[in-house]
Amino acid sequence: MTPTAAIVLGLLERLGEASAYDVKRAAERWLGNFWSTPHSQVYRTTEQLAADGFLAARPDTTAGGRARTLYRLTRRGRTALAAWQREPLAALPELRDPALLKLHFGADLGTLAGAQLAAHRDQLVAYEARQREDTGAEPRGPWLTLRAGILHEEVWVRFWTELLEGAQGGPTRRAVRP
Amino acid sequence: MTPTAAIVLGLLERLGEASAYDVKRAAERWLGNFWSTPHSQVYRTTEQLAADGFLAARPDTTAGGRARTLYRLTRRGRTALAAWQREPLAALPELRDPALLKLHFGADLGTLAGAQLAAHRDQLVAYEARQREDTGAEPRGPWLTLRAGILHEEVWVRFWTELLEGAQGGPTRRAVRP
DNA sequence: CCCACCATGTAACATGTTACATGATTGG
DNA sequence: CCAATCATGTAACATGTTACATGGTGGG
Repeated sequence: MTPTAAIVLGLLERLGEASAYDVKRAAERWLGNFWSTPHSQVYRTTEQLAADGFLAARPDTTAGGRARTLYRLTRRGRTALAAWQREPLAALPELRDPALLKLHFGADLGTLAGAQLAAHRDQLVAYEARQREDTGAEPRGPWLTLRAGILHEEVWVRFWTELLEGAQGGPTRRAVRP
Repeated sequence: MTPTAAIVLGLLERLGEASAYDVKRAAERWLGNFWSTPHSQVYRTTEQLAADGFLAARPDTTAGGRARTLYRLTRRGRTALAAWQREPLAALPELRDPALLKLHFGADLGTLAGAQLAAHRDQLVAYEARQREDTGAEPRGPWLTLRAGILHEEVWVRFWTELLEGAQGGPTRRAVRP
């Protein structure tokens, strides 16, 4: 069960019968926050899952409009999804941030930190705006992941701010060792 | 310039002439913290960079031992590396954490949060131990990225702890809305 | 001397990214 | 009615992952 497969199954459980495009939009809306899935991936994955019996495929026959395929979970798909949800997960993600690579290899601190700080600040503001839409309604999952995003953006802002202040103090001043 | 290419060039600048295996070990040691690069990637990338003229390749002729190839930066490689270091970078990384996917799709909070909390705690302890080795010597890059790792592990510990406490309060109690 | 592990690769496959194509829809 | 955008895919290529293969080396 790859992450993309889990996403497709999980979203189709919510959506009922839907097209690959619907799944892609739902993924953007609900997961875009911490996980992007290009549409080409979604098309490939629905096809694959259908071939493996996790999804049932059906051509959409509504008169107007272009031909397309609708998918829904089979019993097998439901079972696989439930099993995935139950499995614990001890693996840790990597930061894998290209900006840290540049930092490691001695990029100019002021330039890099400035650009990153601005971008992370914008992201934080966007997340906070989104969070204010939370009405407390179920399901909680999406809001919890949004909170994770906010906490991480906060530390990024802190991290790059410290570096920027260190850099402005001049190259001789010891950076970031409070 | 892909991230892996930048890693290979950056490490070879430090190492002088070295084998793909040496590069792989250096990557583990210096970047393993936030970026993993399987050895098969490193072999492929050195070969590619040599074909493109960024590296000079030379068979190692020391008597004993298996045949291997040694690489070093060409002038062109040095130039490309320097250009990459200068470029600013406004792109943001994604969290892309499979555990957040499970959380989003309604995994059991106690199980998931417990497993994640334990793993992140261990990681945090390991990073802090590593940080104590910092003698303040140059280059600072590696230590700065370690600090980033620590900050992020701290928020993960905080995040999963909150969830775990919320879960223990029972399913009716509102989780994580302090 | 044999087993385990380090070193050095190669290969196959899955996933992710980017680009191409093209049919509907809609706003100007 | 034309252009831009949405919707629906396909294709090519790059990257990442996993497995295989096999030569040295050092310890029991």
